[in-house]
Amino acid sequence: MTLGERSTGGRTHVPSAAERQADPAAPKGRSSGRPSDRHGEILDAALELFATIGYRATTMSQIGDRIGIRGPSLYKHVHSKQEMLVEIMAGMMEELLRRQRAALDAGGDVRERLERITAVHVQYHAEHRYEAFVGHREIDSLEEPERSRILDLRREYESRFRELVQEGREHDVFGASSDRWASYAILDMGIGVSAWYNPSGSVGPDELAATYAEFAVRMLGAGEAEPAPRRSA
Amino acid sequence: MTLGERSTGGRTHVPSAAERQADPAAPKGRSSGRPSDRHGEILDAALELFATIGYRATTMSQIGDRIGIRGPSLYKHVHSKQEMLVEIMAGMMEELLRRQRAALDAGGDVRERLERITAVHVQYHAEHRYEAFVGHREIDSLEEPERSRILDLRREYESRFRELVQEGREHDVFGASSDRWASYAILDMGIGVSAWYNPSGSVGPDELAATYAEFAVRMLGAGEAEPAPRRSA
DNA sequence: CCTACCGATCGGTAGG
DNA sequence: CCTACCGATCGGTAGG
Repeated sequence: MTLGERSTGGRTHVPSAAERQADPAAPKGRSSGRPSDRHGEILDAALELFATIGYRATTMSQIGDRIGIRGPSLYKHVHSKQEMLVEIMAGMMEELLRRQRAALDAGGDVRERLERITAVHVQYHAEHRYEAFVGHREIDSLEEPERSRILDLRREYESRFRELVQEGREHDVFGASSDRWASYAILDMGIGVSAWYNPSGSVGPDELAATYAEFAVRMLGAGEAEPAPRRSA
Repeated sequence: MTLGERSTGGRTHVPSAAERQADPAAPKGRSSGRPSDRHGEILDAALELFATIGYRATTMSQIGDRIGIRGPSLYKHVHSKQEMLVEIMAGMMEELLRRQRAALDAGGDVRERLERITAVHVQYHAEHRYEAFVGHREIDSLEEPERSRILDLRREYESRFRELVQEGREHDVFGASSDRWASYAILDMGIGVSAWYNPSGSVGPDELAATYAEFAVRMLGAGEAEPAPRRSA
């Protein structure tokens, strides 16, 4: 909850990882201790370790421990440690882009759209803090060409913010200031959420997202025109 | 310059590291290739590597390469790899706190003080992006008890933001919203700067700092009362 | 400041 | 899914 603790990567449990579209072959359904989705289980364990102690610091043996098997046994379900990272990071960026796209497709004026992609950005970083944290921190742990691929996705994601800020400024909805700096500021404050957000706290990701969307809009100098739509995407 | 590149940790040269108060014994003065400040040279090399490829990924041999000696020879000037990280991180946090303290001691109303500590925050993260980047990213690479010590310093640094936001809200200078979230947002957008700022670009750290100080103040809902003092601390 | 080298760790493979 | 193990890396020490 403090800045210091934030940088630790969070210490509560990882949620999600059910909508990871990976696992194209294996059967779905975790919950009971049934044999099924070993691949998904392994990825979840890896994600939690990557997020809390880092990719390089995580050993195959530790990942195995989390699901009750030995390190070498992981290779029956996974090709390599690197491949796990690739799957996690690619899945994360694709999901983020998907949600951003949906937020934009919902239409509305510039200000509404900016609020919406900001809310989506923040909400994801709170709900999927481990994925987001790893996705942001471990890019350089990726080998080429995957690293460049992910970097391209990030650039695309980021450019949507910049374009919207620019559009708003050109239509005098937002005040003047560097579009790039403003969009970076919005992106970075959202990314920061993944480092300190506490899922067992009293506020939900959606409330946080709505507040940050307001921060963004105010930062850009767009006054409180209408009663400020509070929905959080 | 793009979000993607940001996460690489920057690719230009490291500045500074002359004011690192360390090196309490060895003679000062670098510049010519004279024997003198080996310790400082080593720390500079280590910092650049820690920032670009990470602490764990950096080998003693690589650090040696940068100054033209072998890995084992480093131990004549430094006790361990870990000690180098401690020196870098402690020096960074102490400098940041020193500057923040000075910004607060300069007085003024809440809004002025918040602008000033935000500007100082951002300016440092631009000017000393490597120190700041490492200081933020490698906290968990520190062994105890140093890790906890640094974490305490961070908490202190951060609490000054929160206190100021709170003070402004209580005096109705800032609008209502979570003090903690708002201060985190300001802190995080500043930290982000250390990941993407390009020192060879056309804008200086002070201009960026002034812009971000305005972002912060607008985000908090403090209108443009007076002509908005633009000095950047 | 160097070479030689130790001790430990770790990703991944062999071969059941 | 396991044990045994290889090959490579790396921080740090010995001993000049």
